[in-house]
Amino acid sequence: MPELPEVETICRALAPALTGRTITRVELFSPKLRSSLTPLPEMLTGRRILAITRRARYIIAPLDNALALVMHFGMTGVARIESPDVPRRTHEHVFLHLDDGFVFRFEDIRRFGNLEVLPLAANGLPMFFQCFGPEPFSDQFTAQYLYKCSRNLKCPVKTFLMDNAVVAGIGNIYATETLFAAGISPCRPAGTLSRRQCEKLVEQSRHILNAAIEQGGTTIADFKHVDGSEGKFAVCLQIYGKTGEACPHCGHPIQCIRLGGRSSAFCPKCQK
DNA sequence: CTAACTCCCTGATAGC
DNA sequence: TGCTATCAGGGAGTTA
Repeated sequence: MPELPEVETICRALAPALTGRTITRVELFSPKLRSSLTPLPEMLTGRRILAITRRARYIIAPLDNALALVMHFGMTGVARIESPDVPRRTHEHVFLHLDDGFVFRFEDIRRFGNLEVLPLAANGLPMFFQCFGPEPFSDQFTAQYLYKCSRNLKCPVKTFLMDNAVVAGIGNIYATETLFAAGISPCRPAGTLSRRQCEKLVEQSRHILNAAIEQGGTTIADFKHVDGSEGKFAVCLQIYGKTGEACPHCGHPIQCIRLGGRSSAFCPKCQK
């Protein structure tokens, strides 16, 4: 499932293939994903892609008409750049034909992803992103910041970390791994975090996200690189998806609870 | 205001 | 074998 490291990996691969390209034709094979796709041909045909950037788990492609194509990969989204000769796969929903003869293809089995065209605000991003918190690697993401915005919150710290308004792009896998590395229980109320624990959360989340980006992200079941290869970070996961197995630190069986509708693996001995 | 739901979707897997 | 139930989960929306 594409989280920040996976989307960053996709972004780096798409940038050289799409930057400066003009979209010559749009083919739709589904009427909608999370939102309607029917406006895309009219809004994209003839437009030039000026850049490819990432914010949270979104890829943003500003166009030459003050609009931007905004992509989200949901659970199972895959982007490809291929020749038009490759037959369409069952769950490929959109083709963007490019002026160099290649085709950008968007596949999404579970259809939680999205492609949308939105106007750009003064800061160069769609309005939609105004309410997002800082990127994990930005200077604004500090222990002091986390400490301050967690005060008086009773929600579990894991839900807090996964909130895009707090910090952008940390999903279930990396929140789970960060909390394990920081020795903090996922159900701990966010408001009870100490300054020291906020420091650990900042340090560990950056460390883990960085390592995952270096490994090309995590492939659990569906995530694929633009070239079809897989991310190699799955072997580095300490406890995500390892319920019942021995904790790599203390050997205690890893437990799993549900928080905010998401499964949350943790070691009850190492995480308090 | 926060927090806890529900829904969208498909494929893999378990149980009968 | 073939059916049904369950689970996975990001984000938007709704409810308490």
